[in-house]
Amino acid sequence: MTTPQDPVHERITEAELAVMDVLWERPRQTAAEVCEAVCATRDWSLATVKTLLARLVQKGALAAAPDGRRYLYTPLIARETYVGGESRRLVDRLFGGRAASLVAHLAETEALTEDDLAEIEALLKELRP
Amino acid sequence: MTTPQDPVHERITEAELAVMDVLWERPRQTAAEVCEAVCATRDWSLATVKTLLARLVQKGALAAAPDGRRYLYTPLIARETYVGGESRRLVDRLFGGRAASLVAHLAETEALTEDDLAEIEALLKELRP
DNA sequence: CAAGGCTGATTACATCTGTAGTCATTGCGA
DNA sequence: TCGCAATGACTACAGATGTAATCAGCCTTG
Repeated sequence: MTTPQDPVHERITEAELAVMDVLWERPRQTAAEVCEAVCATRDWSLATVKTLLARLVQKGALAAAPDGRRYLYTPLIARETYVGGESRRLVDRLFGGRAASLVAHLAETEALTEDDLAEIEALLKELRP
Repeated sequence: MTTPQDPVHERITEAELAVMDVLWERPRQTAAEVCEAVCATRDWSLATVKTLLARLVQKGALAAAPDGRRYLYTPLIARETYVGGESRRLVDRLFGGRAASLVAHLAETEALTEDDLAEIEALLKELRP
């Protein structure tokens, strides 16, 4: 299997994300295991999961460690990193890079529940003593 | 031009978004005008812009109002609506639907500047007297 | 009136994505 | 030991996307 080891910069697609999520939850799983987990939600065949795994390895997002005659797949990027990147992309594309605008938007469109607001307030207290 | 008038549910792509942004900024522009504006940033040909405009009309995201023998293009969806939808998608996909988690993440990863924090705090004060 | 330019329509085409089938191999169980 | 099930590699293929060329018609300008 060709393993181009680049620093991930390739984008992870929606379908691929479902696979990543399974492996972030529990690393070092075989294709069959990943399939079992992911096919609970999305109705995919094992073949589909294998394709996605291969593409993710190709993209440098997963490592495939040989284990007998199969592979154990493990994320090469932390979920935090990915999530951070995607959040930043959204903020950049839609809010001119201003994160506060996003929060304002969420608040204004009622996307934030009372609990959310309380949680954020608590967070703020912690961040700015 | 076939104008399928559906309620937009088609996704707007990255390239298309650049076009939408120009028209949100100033509606009722011709293809040439949009091109002039958008080609400042992305190095596209007029042909490309026309394709994107056509696809957006097709998707029901733009209206094409005849003006002589050309069209004036105008957004059919508000920027707010689009932004709201995309934000929600992100929160759902990456934060299990919990908007507060997104804010927490932004805060923890230092994506929020001191100014951002102050702004959010002010917002909160306003929202919960 | 004729030539040229602008306009939308149509077509093109490579790449990416989603979804999967086939094939050769190989290790395991009977 | 022998057949089979599991596994990775390769192939497939339709639809979306990015990027653009070409074409036919019409409006303007000379």
